[in-house]
Amino acid sequence: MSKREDIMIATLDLIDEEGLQSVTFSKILKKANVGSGTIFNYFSSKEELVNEVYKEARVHMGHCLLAGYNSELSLYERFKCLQLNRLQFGIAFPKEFLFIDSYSYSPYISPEIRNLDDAGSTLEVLNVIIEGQKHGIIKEMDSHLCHQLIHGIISSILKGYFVRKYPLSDLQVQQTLEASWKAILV
Amino acid sequence: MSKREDIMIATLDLIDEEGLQSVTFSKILKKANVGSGTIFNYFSSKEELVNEVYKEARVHMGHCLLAGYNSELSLYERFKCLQLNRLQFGIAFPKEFLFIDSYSYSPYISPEIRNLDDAGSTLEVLNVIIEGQKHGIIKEMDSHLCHQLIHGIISSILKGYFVRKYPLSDLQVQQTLEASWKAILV
Amino acid sequence: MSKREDIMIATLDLIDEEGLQSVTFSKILKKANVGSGTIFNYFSSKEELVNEVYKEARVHMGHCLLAGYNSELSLYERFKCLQLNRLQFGIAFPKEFLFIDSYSYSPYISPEIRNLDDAGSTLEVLNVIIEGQKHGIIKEMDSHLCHQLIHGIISSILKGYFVRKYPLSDLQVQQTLEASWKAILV
Amino acid sequence: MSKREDIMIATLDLIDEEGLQSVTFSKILKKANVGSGTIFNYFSSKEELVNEVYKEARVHMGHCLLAGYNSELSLYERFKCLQLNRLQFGIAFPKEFLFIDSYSYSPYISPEIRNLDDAGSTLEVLNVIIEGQKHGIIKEMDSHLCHQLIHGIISSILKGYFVRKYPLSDLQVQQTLEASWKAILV
DNA sequence: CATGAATGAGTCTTCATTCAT
DNA sequence: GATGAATGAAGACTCATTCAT
Repeated sequence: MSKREDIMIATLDLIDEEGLQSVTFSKILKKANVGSGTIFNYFSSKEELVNEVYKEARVHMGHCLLAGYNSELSLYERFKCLQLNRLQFGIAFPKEFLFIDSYSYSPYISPEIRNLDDAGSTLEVLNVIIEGQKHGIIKEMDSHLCHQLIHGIISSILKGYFVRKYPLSDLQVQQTLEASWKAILV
Repeated sequence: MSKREDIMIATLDLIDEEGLQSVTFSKILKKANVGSGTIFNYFSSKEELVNEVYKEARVHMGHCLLAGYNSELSLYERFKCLQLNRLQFGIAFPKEFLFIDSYSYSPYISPEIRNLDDAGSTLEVLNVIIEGQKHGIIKEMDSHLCHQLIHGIISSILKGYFVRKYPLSDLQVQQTLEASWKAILV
Repeated sequence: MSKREDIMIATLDLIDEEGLQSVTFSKILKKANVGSGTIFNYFSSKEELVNEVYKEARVHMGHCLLAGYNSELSLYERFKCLQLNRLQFGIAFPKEFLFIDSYSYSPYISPEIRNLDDAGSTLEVLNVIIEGQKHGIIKEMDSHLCHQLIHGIISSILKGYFVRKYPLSDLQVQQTLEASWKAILV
Repeated sequence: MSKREDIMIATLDLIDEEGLQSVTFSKILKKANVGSGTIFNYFSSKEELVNEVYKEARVHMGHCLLAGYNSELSLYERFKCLQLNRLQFGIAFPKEFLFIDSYSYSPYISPEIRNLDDAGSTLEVLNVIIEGQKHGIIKEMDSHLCHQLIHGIISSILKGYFVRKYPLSDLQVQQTLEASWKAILV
């Protein structure tokens, strides 16, 4: 594993453990087991390092969201696939998910990075919404608002799960997906 | 206006503009137009200051959430009232809302303050959920998961609005309330 | 009791309890029960306050050292009187004694204050020494060195007593006085 | 010379010049000619730095006190050796001596460091006293009081010398040793 | 005289960053 | 590339001192 990766993994771990605000270089160096100068061979500043970690997490999530996605499927199947993928990404990669969720809307992440390419998954969700509205299945509303709605449901369910408010087995997963679907039907 | 208030307002503004992590005393002092020693006549430490700002925001929100709430109303009316109040609080006081939403679980906020009395609004939401489930209107699921769900929808919609993804006038507000209601129906 | 006295007493107490280095105005104010501005009606600065306390202690000790002193008595009687008075002053006023002892040779006390008039007691001790040397009773040596010798004996005995290394009743007092006398005999 | 040593030397010098209480980092940094962060690569805090300087001084003194000591010598010779060593240490290393003498009981010096092994010199002095008392040479008194007494004489004489009350050449040194010996004879 | 809110220079300390090896 | 000693700007916080009341 390269030093660069060591550093990024240590950074994400520390963000998860202690929060972005208390992550310092010396903690990263100790955890990644590299010298203090090494970091600057890969990242020109702390901000760049954090943004790289953020970008990588976003790209990772972007890929996961489209796993097994097939545009030939029915509207409902496609919707469920996208929503399930999001939920499963959160379950499988809680550190990435929480980092993205917590800092995407914080002043720490600059707007241009917030809006970066996520491998087309956002576009795909918007497509499904707009198509659903054309077919009179999904309620007419701002498509971004609608996207935010179904995203917010997944996100809130995951956060409750992470703090162990409740289990999240198949039953709950199905309930969540259905809830998010019904929420936006006409 | 008292110096104490000046300081608290400047602090909340800065948290909103730059995030809790990058709020420094020197920024607060400049914004509040007070000398560096003055803060310590009112707050024994930075942590106490931030917690005090947090407490005030929570108390403020607590009052707003139950505004006009009437337990004699129909289940749906009560649900809408609670959800609308939360949404409107977020729209009217975005700084308070985001601060509470982002930092309630940060290590900076002491647990005893985090668990502040919210004037019973959380309890009231749970009551509505349980009552709705008894009457066969709301789907059977862990009541905390359900609460998390409807709260998360509001929170997510507000965050999208704050970064100007879409407008949030009466129409969108009604759509959001309905979506959150439909999400949990049987 | 005047505010001025309140302040000086509080200061000496605090020096005794915590050491000069950790005495702050706010502690003095609290202990003396005066407002923070009041101190500056009496002392132009902290250094002046401490020096006043030091001077007062020195004057106080100066008076005590000559209590019951009678220049008509025999050399030995006069010597014993001066030494006993010093010992008893230390026992009766440990705070004053320790403050003087600790800070007289520290850089904190300026030389001119260190050498202030002590009501003639130093002079009297030197007189006894010189007279004793003339009569061939006391060994020939620098009179200041001799003075420092007998002072040092009292001082060291008292410091051991203060930290409860041993009791200091009549027997030990007599032993100490005799030891200091014999130390300088021819 | 290493930075660490530079810092420790500058610290001891400043303690001597201005007293422990007014030693600040900025003064140390200027005197040692190092950057402000450098200190913390070697000492985790100011207290640790001061304690380290204290420890080094104590170890240094411990070696000097027993220089040339030979337990086969006569009681008087052994006594004189110990006393002379202490006096000469004070003359040769006034900064170390005064620092130890003034601050051993200050709250700044941690107790475990205060009770450092002094290489057995204290024990050796007590041995001489007790042996002298057994042989009827030294007066019967609490051995700690006796130790305090002869130590205090040296300390007092040195302090007078440091403020230039008198010279301290061989003659005065011999007189001091004799006085301290006679002070405790039967 | 007495007060205490307000002040800001100065303290210790942290931490991202540089640079010689 | 990799290292870590050295750095100094910036941070939280203290405290003697001022001044309007």
